[in-house]
Amino acid sequence: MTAADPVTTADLVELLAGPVVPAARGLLGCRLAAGGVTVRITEVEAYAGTAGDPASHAHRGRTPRNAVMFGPAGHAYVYFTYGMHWCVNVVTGLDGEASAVLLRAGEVVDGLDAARARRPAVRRDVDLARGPARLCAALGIDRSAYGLDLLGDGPVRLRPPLEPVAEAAIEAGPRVGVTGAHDVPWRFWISGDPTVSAYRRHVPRVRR
DNA sequence: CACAAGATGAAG
DNA sequence: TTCATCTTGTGC
Repeated sequence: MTAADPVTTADLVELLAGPVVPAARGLLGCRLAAGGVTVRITEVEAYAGTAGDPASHAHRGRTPRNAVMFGPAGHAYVYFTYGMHWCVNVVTGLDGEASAVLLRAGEVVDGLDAARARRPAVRRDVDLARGPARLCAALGIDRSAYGLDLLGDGPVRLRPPLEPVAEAAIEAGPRVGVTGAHDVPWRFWISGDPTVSAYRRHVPRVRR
């Protein structure tokens, strides 16, 4: 057993409390359960804290919105974006270090009916949680999940993989929708998985 | 207090 | 390609 493939919840806690990139890779294959739905995480993105990552919500320091990122690892950083979407991150690193991992996509492995009920427009099951906002929608995650401890017995629970994901099955590339820092390949996904979201490079929205 | 931009999704 | 839609942070 290595830190890269956690098998117990305690292992996962230890992994999340370390550097953000290994934590992100280790989150692949983990299960996230909420609202009667469980997904197996297939795609993530790492965000460093204040330490030189302009794409991180915490890079300019602590604010009311990102406060939970500065707390202990394993808690949920949920934020609202584009006027209508929720996205969820797992806080990583030591207490006081504002790094986090954005959960970008997952495969629904339990509670298919509940997931479909929340996303009636979806035709194929692989699209239920294919994308960060879609994942939150499928699980019913919103502001009420902000700051929750994901490793306890709360309403939103993160658990280790049933089977470890092989290092060779992990691909890396630039983060989606990020203005700068295209040089850092901090998006990780399970190679060939159909639930991984489509890459879309960032295009600043034009004012009109 | 005003405003601009944003870690997106769904439809056309 | 375009729009829907609103919070957050920053500047005046």
